[in-house]
Parts: sequence; C-alpha cells; structure tokens
Amino acid sequence: MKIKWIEIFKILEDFQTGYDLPSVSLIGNEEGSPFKILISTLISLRTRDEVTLEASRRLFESADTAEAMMKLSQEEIEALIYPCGFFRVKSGNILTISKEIVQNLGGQVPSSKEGLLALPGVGLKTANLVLSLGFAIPAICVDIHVHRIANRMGWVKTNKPDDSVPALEKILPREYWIPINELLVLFGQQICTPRSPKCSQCPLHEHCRRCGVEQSR
DNA sequence: AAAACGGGGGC
DNA sequence: GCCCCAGTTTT
Repeated sequence: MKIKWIEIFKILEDFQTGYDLPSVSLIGNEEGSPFKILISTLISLRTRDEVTLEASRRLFESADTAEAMMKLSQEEIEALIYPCGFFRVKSGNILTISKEIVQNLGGQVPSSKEGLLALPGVGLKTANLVLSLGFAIPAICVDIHVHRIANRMGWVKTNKPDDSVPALEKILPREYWIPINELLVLFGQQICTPRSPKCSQCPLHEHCRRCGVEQSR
C-alpha cells in the first residue's frame, strides 16, 4: 500500500507543537558546529538526555573546537563528561578524533559518510546525524526510536537499526530525510514508547499496522 | 538484585 | 553473527 507521508508528517508536526524538549539525538543542534554535534552525539550514547546536555555544556565550556579539545588530557575530558556511560571510552575517542581532525583533516569534521565512519566511535547512526544536522546533507539517522516506530508502523521490516536506513531511504521521499528524526524521537519518547506504548492516545493510530491498517482490512 | 538502557567495535 | 563494553536508573 501507498504510505501517506504528507499526512503523517502533518500529524507529527502538530503533535510536536507544545513540546520544547531537545531530543537526545539532536542535542546542541541549533548553534552547533559540526564538531559540537559530533561530540555531543558521541556523549549521548547510553546516557539520558539531561545528563548528556549537562556534560556537553561542561565540555564545550572548556573546549568547543577540535584545536582546543586536543589540548585537554584524557583525564580532564573524563572528569568533564562524567557520569555519562562509557566515559573512559568516549573521552579517548573524543581526544583521538580531535587530533585526527586537526592533524590530518585540515581542521574540518569530515562531510562525507566514509570520512565520518573512519573515525573511532562513529557508526552509521552518528555519521548520518552529523551529515543531516551538521551539513544539511539528507541522511536518515535511525536511532532506536526511529527503528522501533518504523517497524511498528509497518513502514519497514528489519531487525537491526542499520538495516532500517536503506529500507527507509527506499520508501521515504528525500525531503523528509532530515526532519523525520526530530519528529519521531519525540513521538517515540512520549507515545510510541518501548514498552506499553500509549496506543489509545496515538495520533497515528489509523496509519499504524498494529492498530489501524491491519485491523481494518 | 536484576534488568534496562543504545550504539559501536572486535573477533 | 555474536558477544562485549560502563555507569545510572528503573523494576
């Protein structure tokens, strides 16, 4: 069946009105340089939103460019981003990435998927987030929320989030590749939650394979 | 006390 | 493909 993306996005935009929560994937986005977006995304792994925000702000007060960051010691970075999960691994990656950017990449965060994936701690989700938010290059950033919703809704049928990226790229018009994440992450936090989703309050009820489409045919 | 959280890397 | 990773919060 044909998915009515225009209707779905309209509903999601209406739903978003009234919330001003920064979603976890999009922390530091508005005035964020690609470098800050990259670093705060690394920090957000396995870490709740508020903790990620506080840690990012602390870290960027000390260093908000790769040049400044590489002058910090790993211990200093660790202290700044504590108590984020994986803070030892993350601080090492942040330092390595900053040095790499300054010494080998001309001081610029890579603006290609391949370049980003070559950095330690950067996988498909992080790479696509930096591309879309940092460089306005259309790329679908499938985090666990987007993956869960897309599969529940019946838009795709995949097991791993990374497999949802090409699947979504096939069916979703390109103009939605950037806005989809912000809309869906909020929706996933508030309505389409991992356990006991609030289906009775869901504005996408009729578009959902589980609730609407599947039952009505 | 145990499970959940969430993305990436190494084998 | 499967297993490991680290610290906090929730059950």
